[in-house]
Amino acid sequence: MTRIVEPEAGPRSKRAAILTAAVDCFGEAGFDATKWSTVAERVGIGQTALYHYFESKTHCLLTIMRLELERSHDRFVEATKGAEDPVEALRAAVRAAYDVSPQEVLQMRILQNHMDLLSGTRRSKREEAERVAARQLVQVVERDWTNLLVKGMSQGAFPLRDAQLLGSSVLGLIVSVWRWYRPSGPTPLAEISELIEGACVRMVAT
Amino acid sequence: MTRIVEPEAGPRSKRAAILTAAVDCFGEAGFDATKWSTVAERVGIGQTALYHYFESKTHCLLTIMRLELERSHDRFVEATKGAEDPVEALRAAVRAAYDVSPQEVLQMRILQNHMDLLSGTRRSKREEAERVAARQLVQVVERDWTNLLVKGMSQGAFPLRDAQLLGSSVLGLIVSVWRWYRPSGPTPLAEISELIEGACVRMVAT
DNA sequence: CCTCAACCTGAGTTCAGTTCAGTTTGGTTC
DNA sequence: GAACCAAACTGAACTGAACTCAGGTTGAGG
Repeated sequence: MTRIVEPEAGPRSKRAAILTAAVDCFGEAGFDATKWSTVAERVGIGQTALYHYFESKTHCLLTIMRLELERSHDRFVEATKGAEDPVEALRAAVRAAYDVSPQEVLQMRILQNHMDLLSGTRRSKREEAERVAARQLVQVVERDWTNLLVKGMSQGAFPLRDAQLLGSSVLGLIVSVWRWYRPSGPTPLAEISELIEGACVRMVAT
Repeated sequence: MTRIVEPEAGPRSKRAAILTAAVDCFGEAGFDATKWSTVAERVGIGQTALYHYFESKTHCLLTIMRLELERSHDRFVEATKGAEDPVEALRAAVRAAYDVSPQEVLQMRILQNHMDLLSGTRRSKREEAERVAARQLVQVVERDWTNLLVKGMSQGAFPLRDAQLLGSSVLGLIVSVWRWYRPSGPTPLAEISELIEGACVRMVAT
């Protein structure tokens, strides 16, 4: 478990600005559809300056994905740490998953649309480091949900089932929303959150 | 609703061979990671010959996705046409969704990994035609599931809920499996099918 | 004010995808 | 069985976006 040390920002670093611009572009237009030079333009630097911060367009994408995974994990821990009752913990975790800013919606969309990148190994060092870190975080998040189910089953709050498989399924159900959800769409996120919360509880606790 | 007429195969057409090779490559290595020329090699033709059958690499991908969506829809209709009881219809539909060949597993994986392509419009005619057809088929498949739920609710077999949202969720849960499932993995598809079948019934019918 | 690392740039390279300008193949017609 | 022609194919050239290179600029700390 090699953690990536976030490059500490020099006072005139544009790393954060690049990430923000990239999230906007990749999230709205899609990774392939957005030119790397467009991101540079939006930040107000030449294209080659991007390579001072990221080894490649893909390296930037993988960084966005890792950061989003870290965020998801942190929010899960935060949301469930207080709850005693497994059903309440599950509900809190689902609500936390949908308690996100518009920027974070884009990040989740990007993450979901490019999960397949985490399978194959990458050529360059820093890309591969981000990939491995992200892959590990996926497992961490999966373990988060699985552990929640295991605890509930052992306490008798949930019927006994394959916790690993059911955990992945619950997670899959929750994140599948990000493939189609649009803030401008007809369904508000609160409504989605509520329906999915109920669905998860029925899936697990019935 | 403009249906795409499948180019009827001349006796020495390699279209089918190209599609098969492309599904293997795109499914195993990923679309971006596989060189278009590799597909040509595997079929045993020069790279430029590919353009006799597909306008572009992406056009081929979109065709694969459309064909898979058509298949999914057909299987759903086939599986549910006999069933009277809504719960049995739901169970049959889920089982049908996982009753697939290894080739079809790859096709589902490709479809899931590139759903985002269906959002933005395409430059070229034939690509755009495939994209629109695929997008429509996504809606058809969503309607398949939603209608199943509506029927069940009106018959009193399922409690009343937002059928559209719940339908998308059920579908999302089912297809989320294709992101991580590998035939070589530890969990057999039969086991997954069974767990998801139960989960869907509890989600919808409880 | 001097220094040096962080930050940036324009010009050039690469390479996969694609286009072009034809050539081959084999079934059909007379 | 020769002529024809559309489907099938090819090698060479082109394109454009990602990336490299060889330096130039800037500003915070000494």
